[in-house]
Amino acid sequence: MKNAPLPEGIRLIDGWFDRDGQVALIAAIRAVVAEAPLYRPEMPRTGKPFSVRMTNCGPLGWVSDRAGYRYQPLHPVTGCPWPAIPEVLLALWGEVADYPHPPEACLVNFYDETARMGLHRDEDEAALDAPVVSVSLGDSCLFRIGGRERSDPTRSFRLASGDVFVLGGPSRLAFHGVDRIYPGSSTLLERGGRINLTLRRVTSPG
DNA sequence: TAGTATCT
DNA sequence: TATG
Repeated sequence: MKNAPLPEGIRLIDGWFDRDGQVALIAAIRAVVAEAPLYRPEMPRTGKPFSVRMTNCGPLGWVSDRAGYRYQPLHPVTGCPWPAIPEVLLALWGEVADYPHPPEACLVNFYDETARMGLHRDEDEAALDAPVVSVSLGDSCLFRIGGRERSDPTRSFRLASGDVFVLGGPSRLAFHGVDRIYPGSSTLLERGGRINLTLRRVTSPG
């Protein structure tokens, strides 16, 4: 059964990072996590924990707690500023984002083999004219994308280590999520799991 | 300044 | 940024 074409504004680039590039990226992310440890966010109001663990790098980081979703300059656990975005990711943004200002946030999501991400939209950014640029590392996942309304039809496909995914244009506010992780599908991370990096421009224009 | 990336 |  053949899938419909990707919606306009979606760009999936298989294997943007080769193995060496992925290894270098993981080293950079390890340095970020050493300074800004992964933590488990909670849902607004209910306090229900996410199944993914998160951290950020860049001047701003996306956080969620009982008070809501927001971007803030400090790690909610350590109180320290987020580390800088690694150069290789700034370079990636320059090559694929088609946006005249640098990203301000790089959200780092770690999925263990049971983690999921429910269908949602990235809409906490003022700069909705800038795309969201995503990098997959480690185990593959089943990714799902729909339209601007939660009820719009969805399609899904696998994202593998080294893939780059750009959510922009008419699809910038498309609902998307991660249905499942495929454990053991990559040897990049010794202890398994998937890391997703999403680069965002938060403020307009800059 | 009112919804939410939780969850079945 | 809980919030009524």
